[in-house]
Formats: sequence, C-alpha cells, structure tokens
Amino acid sequence: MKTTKDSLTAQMGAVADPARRRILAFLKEKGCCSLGRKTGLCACDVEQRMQLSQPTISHHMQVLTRAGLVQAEKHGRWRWYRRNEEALRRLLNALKDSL
Amino acid sequence: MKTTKDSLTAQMGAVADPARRRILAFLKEKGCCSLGRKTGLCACDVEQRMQLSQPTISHHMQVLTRAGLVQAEKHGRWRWYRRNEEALRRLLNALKDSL
DNA sequence: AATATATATTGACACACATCGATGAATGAT
DNA sequence: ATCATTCATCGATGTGTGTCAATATATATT
Repeated sequence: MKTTKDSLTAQMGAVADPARRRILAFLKEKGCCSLGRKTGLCACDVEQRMQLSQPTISHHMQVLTRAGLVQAEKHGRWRWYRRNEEALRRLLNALKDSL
Repeated sequence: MKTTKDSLTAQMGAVADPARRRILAFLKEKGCCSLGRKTGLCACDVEQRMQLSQPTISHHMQVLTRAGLVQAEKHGRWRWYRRNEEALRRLLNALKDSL
C-alpha cells in the first residue's frame, strides 16, 4: 500500500503548496540568524510573516526539509533554516527534463 | 472557504502527480492521431500505456487541460490531446522565478 | 529549581484527491 | 434502428494533507 514516494514527486509536492513557496521566498531574505557567512531564518521568523500557527509552520518546514529543499541547523533553542540552492537547481533541471 | 487556486499552484499541482507526468511524457511521442502537422494521442492511447482505468485517465486529462498544460481537440469520437509547449515553458520560467 | 522561549509531536478535523465501477452521452458503423 | 466505441460524469471509497489547539521536549535564563 505505502508505495514510497520518489524524490522528484516529493519535491514537486513540497513546492506545489503556496504556503511553502512563500516560505522559500522568505528564506531568500537576510534573516536574524547567521551561520558563518550564510544567513537563514528561524521558524519563529517565518511564523511572524505568515498567518499560520506555529505547528503548521513546523509541519511545512519538516516537509521542505525532508524533501531536501531546505537545510536545518539547530542552534541553541532555535533552528535555523536556509535554502538548499543546489537542490533547488537540481529540481528545476529535473523538471526541465521530465516535462 | 473556496479560495480559488491560483494558476501557478494549479499547474504545479497538476505536474506533482507522477501519473500525469507520465502522461505528459507519452504526449511527446508521435501518436495515432494527427492534427494538421501536429500529432497527439487520444485518451485510449494513454489508457493503453498505463495501468489505470478509463475514468481515471479521463480525470487526469481534465486536470491537465484545466491547468492549460495540454490542449484537447474533439475529432469524431476521439479526443486528441497534445502538449501545450508554450504553457509548459512558461511554467518552468515561473518556477525559476518563484523558487 | 523554577520559569520562559522555541520548536516538535499528538490528536482531531475538514477537505482535497486518486481511484474505481456503473452509467450516460456522443458518434460512427452495420 | 441497433450496436459498438470513445469518452465524460456520477457516486463511493480510501488515502493524503493543511490546519489548529493542546501538550511535550529541549534549552536558556533567573
């Protein structure tokens, strides 16, 4: 029954949701958190910008992370998220081939 | 309640389903039906290549058509489908910007 | 230890969706 | 007129998903 979803389908599904696309857009901004040179946002930042509850944000971040489109790094009691540009590029290329 | 889905989300959702991606791939082949110079497939051709019932195929074709990613043309008792390459290109560009 | 903060997890709910069998509608063939 | 074929529609069903409130977990602060 539980045919494991292939990677492309998981990534497409992740990106098909408008809320998650907004999150990906937010992650382009420079945020409050910085990892070395890289910058990211914590979930609370994302939550602040969207009209969604904290559990919902948490869920979306999990979907994006599991799809490999964002990377998370725990830092103190925050969790910093940043876009996985490499994976996003690969997704676009895969789509270009698959479509 | 019924916030109408925006065009990009509808197209992304259409393409997120693996069955519909396979259909889009099938539509690249030269089929039994020809429209002027263009070629396409009828739903029965698609059905023959997939392990899905006729109503399910019909449903997928409707989703793809409503999303504007394929174009249908009724011809006798067949319905010829062909890819809307322009729309597919626009989708890729929109994604490139949106991601 | 007690408290506050950031996030995850759980349970529930409504809704969307993929799928199918049965049936209907349109069209062509006999 | 009857029948076969192609496709759409309907109704049902199971599964997935977006969302939230409540609760739990982890970590920092006092």
